[in-house]
Amino acid sequence: MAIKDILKQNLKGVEALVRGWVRTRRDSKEFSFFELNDGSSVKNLQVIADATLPNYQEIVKINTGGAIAARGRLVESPGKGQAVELRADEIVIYGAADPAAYPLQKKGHTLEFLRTIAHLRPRSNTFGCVFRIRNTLAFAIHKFFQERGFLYVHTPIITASDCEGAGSMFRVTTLDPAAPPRDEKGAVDFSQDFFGRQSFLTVSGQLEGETYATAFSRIYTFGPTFRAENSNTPRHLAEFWMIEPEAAFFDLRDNADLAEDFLKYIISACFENNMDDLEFLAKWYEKELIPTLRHIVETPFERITYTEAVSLLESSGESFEYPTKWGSDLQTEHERYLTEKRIKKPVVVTDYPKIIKAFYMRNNDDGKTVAAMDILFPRIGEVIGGSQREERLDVLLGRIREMNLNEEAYWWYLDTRRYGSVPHAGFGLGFERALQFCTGMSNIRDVIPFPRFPGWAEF
RNA sequence: UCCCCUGUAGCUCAAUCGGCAGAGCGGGUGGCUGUUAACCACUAGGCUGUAGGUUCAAGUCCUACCGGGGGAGCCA
Repeated sequence: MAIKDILKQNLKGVEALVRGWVRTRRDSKEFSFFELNDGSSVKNLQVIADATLPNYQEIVKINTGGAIAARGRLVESPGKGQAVELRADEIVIYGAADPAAYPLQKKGHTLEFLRTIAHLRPRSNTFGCVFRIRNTLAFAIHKFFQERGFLYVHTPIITASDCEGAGSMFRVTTLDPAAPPRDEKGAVDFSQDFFGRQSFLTVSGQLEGETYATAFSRIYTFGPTFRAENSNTPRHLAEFWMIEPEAAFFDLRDNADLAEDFLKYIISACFENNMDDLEFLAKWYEKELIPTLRHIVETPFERITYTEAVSLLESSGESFEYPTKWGSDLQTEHERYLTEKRIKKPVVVTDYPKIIKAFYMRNNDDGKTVAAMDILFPRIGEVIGGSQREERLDVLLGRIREMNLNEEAYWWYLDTRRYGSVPHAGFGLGFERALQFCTGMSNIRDVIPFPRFPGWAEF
């Protein structure tokens, strides 16, 4: 029986079997108190082991980290601090944890230390909360799109195109790094590699996603994504999960509406499923977590154009390290001013200058801007980046040539514009960034089970 | 990759001006107790990140490297 259900229903007077890991144990004269956690909730169940139990001598040797099963009757607790407790008739010891060696204490640890024991940290309160919320968010994402007729597409992890244009990529190869085959010019001969050409881990499923959107109307991807950037920040990972919906017949406004509904939906799911976890995280990490999340669900996002954003910044009276100038990208300090000081809620910034955005974004009639949108959140910055896509073949080809991209490499992508091209739009959501926001965790390395970042691939 | 801060017991941290390396928690032993991050007593636990340098003397000052944190860039 899950401890969560026992506590939620306040079950009393019934027999129960609970199994889990001991958070702490205290001895009294005639019995021992266990705090048992099975991962179903941040809350523990108190288990009373009477000294008359046949294996009591073994029981009192169990410390923090040990795994046990307890069978007995749920009763009203005479002590303070819990309404219900389990009076054990039988305790089975699965595995002890040597108290001198087990690194998790019942006191608080720093997140930095817990990161060095990423295989044990899910047994801590904090990471229990974080990963229950991660589960809620992942499920809510599927539910949101499925309820709206979006088809889940598995775009490839390995890609042969080095033209996805979103940062450096990890190479995938079976060639011997010490002695790769060479061509006449001495360059590495990738025609002898596994795929007969160079291949990499994907940095985005968008281009493939667009091909499916022009068949199924509405699709989304949800999978791992890889960036080989030497980024050392609390907001970047080398391996992370990304959600990329793509919808035919959507324009930029439809896209922004979808993104806003989507974010509100998945945050609401946390309130429905993880109130205990949110309260724990709010208490220890981010005091304003719950009001902040509630505010986001309840109020419409602010929508401004890039041009309006620049004038807001120019008239702000703030002294920025980087001056704001129409045509250069918004700096982190600018985004934080907009979301945290000026507007104080998520901001959808649209219609960026085309010179700072990707080739596939739809050209606006002004000839200067494209139908791009970024959704900026307080504290963590860009959560969503998206756009309406350029569906006009001639305009798209013009952009590819203008940016000196390899036209032939895009032959299959361009076919979507050659045959039955339609207006369409989509966006990318960084799953871990959304999770950071929902949990209040300030470092992205603490919201993924085993983080990968420059210099670290342990576990 | 750049800038700033930082590294002392298993964990969290002290150590004044450069002058004997300490505490709390955790561990062990004993005691007490319907206990709540229990309490009381005793106890073990250290190449002060690594390598050099300055000095009679370095945890402390200097240099380099390594790890961690924050900020920036790149982005989701």
